Amino acid sequence: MTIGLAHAELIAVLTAVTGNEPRVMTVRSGDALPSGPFELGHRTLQSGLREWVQEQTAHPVGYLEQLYTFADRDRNTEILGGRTISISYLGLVREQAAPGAGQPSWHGWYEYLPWEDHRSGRPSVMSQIVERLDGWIDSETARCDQRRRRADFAFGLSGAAWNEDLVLQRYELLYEAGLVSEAGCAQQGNSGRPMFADHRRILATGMARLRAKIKYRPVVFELMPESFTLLQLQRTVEALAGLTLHKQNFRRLIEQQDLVEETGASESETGGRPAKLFRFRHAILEERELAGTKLPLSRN
Amino acid sequence: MTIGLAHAELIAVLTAVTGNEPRVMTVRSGDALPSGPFELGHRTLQSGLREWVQEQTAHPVGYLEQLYTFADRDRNTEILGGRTISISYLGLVREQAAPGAGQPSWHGWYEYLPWEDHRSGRPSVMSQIVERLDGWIDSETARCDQRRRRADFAFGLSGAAWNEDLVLQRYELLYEAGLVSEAGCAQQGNSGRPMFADHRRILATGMARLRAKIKYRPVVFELMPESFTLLQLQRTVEALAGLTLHKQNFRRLIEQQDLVEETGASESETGGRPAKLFRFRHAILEERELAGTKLPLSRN
DNA sequence: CATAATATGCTCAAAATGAGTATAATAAGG
DNA sequence: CCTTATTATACTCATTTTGAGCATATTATG
Repeated sequence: MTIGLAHAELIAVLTAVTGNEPRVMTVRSGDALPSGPFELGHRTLQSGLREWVQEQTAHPVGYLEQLYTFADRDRNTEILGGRTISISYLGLVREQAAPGAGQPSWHGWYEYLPWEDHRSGRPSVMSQIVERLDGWIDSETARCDQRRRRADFAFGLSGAAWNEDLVLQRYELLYEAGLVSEAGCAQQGNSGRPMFADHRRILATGMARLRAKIKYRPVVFELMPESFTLLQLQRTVEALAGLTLHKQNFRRLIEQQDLVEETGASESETGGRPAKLFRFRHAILEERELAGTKLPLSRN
Repeated sequence: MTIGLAHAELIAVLTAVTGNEPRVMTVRSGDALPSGPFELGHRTLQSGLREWVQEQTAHPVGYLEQLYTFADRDRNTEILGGRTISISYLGLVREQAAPGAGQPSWHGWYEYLPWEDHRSGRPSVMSQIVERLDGWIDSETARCDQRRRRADFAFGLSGAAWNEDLVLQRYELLYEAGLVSEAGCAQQGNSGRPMFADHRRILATGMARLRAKIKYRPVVFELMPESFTLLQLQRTVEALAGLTLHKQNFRRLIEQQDLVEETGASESETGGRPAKLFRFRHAILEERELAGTKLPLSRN
């Protein structure tokens, strides 16, 4: 069995939410995601990543999950004598440290993908994007219809609803349409800040994964402080999803699932009636399945 | 930036369902999953995999998704002068060809992981497994409690419900407890057929992913023939989930989601009243989001 | 013609969801 | 002190979605 030789690197999408803004850890003043080589000394990919993230930043990474492995010939910087395989991970961290000079720094998700934030309604960049997408759609009569459908679906146009999970599909569509260009290429208008190589695509992959995951696994709590109010929790979910939620129903959802318990204390800095403080019930992870089956089971 | 050198291989978990039995494509008479080197000629990982699967088997792979990338030092066969990175994919194929001599062959999922099939109630292997797990749990007094909780959760013991999605957790637990051993090692009792290196773990990863996915994406149809009865569809889902479903409610679920349409024809070989034949409505993929948000949205 | 085996239609209570209304508790401005 | 703004929290109510079954329809077989 012949085995191909390649360079392996680990790339991290480390996310924190501070001040109701989801942020990603970057290097090179916001131009790239932190990455490092996968070395012989590492026991597993995951532990390899943990090691150098720990080393490069003061942050302990709570949650870490593998995202995707990329090795596209035409979208990665090639290194002489072999391909680069990029193994990406999504990590969630609780706090944001004050960055020292030249240290890794945090940048908002929506600086890179501004069309993804719909918390204050449809963002202004959307109109430009839709306009340019229209141009791209009509530029080839043969595939016109198919392109139209894809765009309508991904961006919630022509009556389709906006689906916050389609982060990656949207990015890929814009990439294909030539509407987002990465570092080095010319970039017109405000279609978000570019990044080195395909790092923005990896960020989009991480955002998509996290947006999907918060719906069926209690991972948001990895981003919360020890105790928090229900509104803080809601704002964090909203920041990630890029959407606003119904307050009372959100609260009902959280409480009926027994995800949290009162700490007894309350927070009065909220500008209104003081809010009870809650903490995550870690025990829940061992109690229930937290997802249920969704298939119509029979009893026997 | 230093980049580590490694050998890259692609591994496929190709699944088909025939005769209500989920099967996986194997090589070496069932001892290993098909794999091949990732080569410079391949444009992307995915296209690389497609190429040699197409070449090694007659089957067109309909659906293909990346599973996981492994590089554990202690669980993989090491090749001199570097690490092996295994990038695994899950593929769904519609048919099973008659295998020629020495050709890839299909083996049932549950031959490798017999405790995963609960269609006829709790399978008989479970009692032995639980017994041996008990031994492992009690063998270390310090971590006794934690082990007990993990086992109860993964295998649905002490009142916990069986969760079909936890395929990987169960395999990992058994591995840790030394109850499954792979090719070469001694293996007592019937804890499933071993495989080469960590291929059984990769199979478990694929099974888990597919069991989770059929619940929120219409991927089952990739395994079905062009037209099928609703019972055939149900039996296929049951085979994958390792569970039996409630017939009328299953039918309601499928129909209310507009996933299928009648072909007009019907099948009378069923041994009872003839069943209407249906086909998958491919258009559904472009129409709705097929998942919905699960978050309590606010209207504005 | 009865029996077995499946297909398909329908019912009904319980639970979950979407969209509010109502009330409580605080701070700030006058 | 009273009014207003702001947030918290409790409840309501119609609608949908589930879970669990009963009932009837159409076949083939003995």
